[in-house]
Amino acid sequence: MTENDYMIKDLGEEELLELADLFKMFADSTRIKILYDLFDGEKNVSEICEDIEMNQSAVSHQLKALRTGKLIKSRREGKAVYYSLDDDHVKTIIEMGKEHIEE
Amino acid sequence: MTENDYMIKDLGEEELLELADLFKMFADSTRIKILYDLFDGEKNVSEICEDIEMNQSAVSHQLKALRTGKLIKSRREGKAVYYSLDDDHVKTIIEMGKEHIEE
DNA sequence: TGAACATATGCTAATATATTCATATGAATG
DNA sequence: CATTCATATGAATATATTAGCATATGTTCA
Repeated sequence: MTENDYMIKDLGEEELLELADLFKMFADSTRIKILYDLFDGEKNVSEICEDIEMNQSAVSHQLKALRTGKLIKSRREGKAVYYSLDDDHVKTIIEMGKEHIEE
Repeated sequence: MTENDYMIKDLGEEELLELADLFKMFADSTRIKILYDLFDGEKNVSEICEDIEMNQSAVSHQLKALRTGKLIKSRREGKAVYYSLDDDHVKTIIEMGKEHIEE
């Protein structure tokens, strides 16, 4: 809070940007598809591609974004890399949004 | 589900896009600031501008986006236009994200 | 070791998004 | 009814984001 003392109530600029970045992760249909696909549990890249009907490159790019954003984690098993949700909040946040639009 | 039968589990393409669009509303720091500012209750445009330290035009543009996205509603009172949250989920979703980043 | 498979990544073009400026609209008031 | 104040909006610019291609990396196995 030293560099920038702008605040709305208890949220500093820094945190606000973090929040926006977090929601950016859910703000793209490819990424949402991936996350939602992973609700089932661990899947490798090929499986994800099939499930969401997107090509491998696009999926890999978005997997990277999601991993950077700490929403998913990966584990290598031979040639395949398995991804899974890395955060309990992911499900909750998506479910929340789902509830919202389902009204 | 007639035009496009792509689905992941119970979510159709249509809903997926809606979900992503919903989260897009939270995926920009100006919009988050506005929403978070409105946690306190109704405010007019000038107040919001001061609170979040953004110029009127930028704020108006984003208010419009938020209103189109049905996250806020407006009410005119004389020269001023008052905005307020239009959905209970808004708070929940932001709080959820906040919890996530505060860990 | 080299061929085959799975995944990652750099680059680019297409597209989307946010901010700013200038100006328009709409309401109140002398 | 002309001016002022509050807000909205169109257009232009700047910036970010995405998907796709080509290719690189890493792994297995013959």
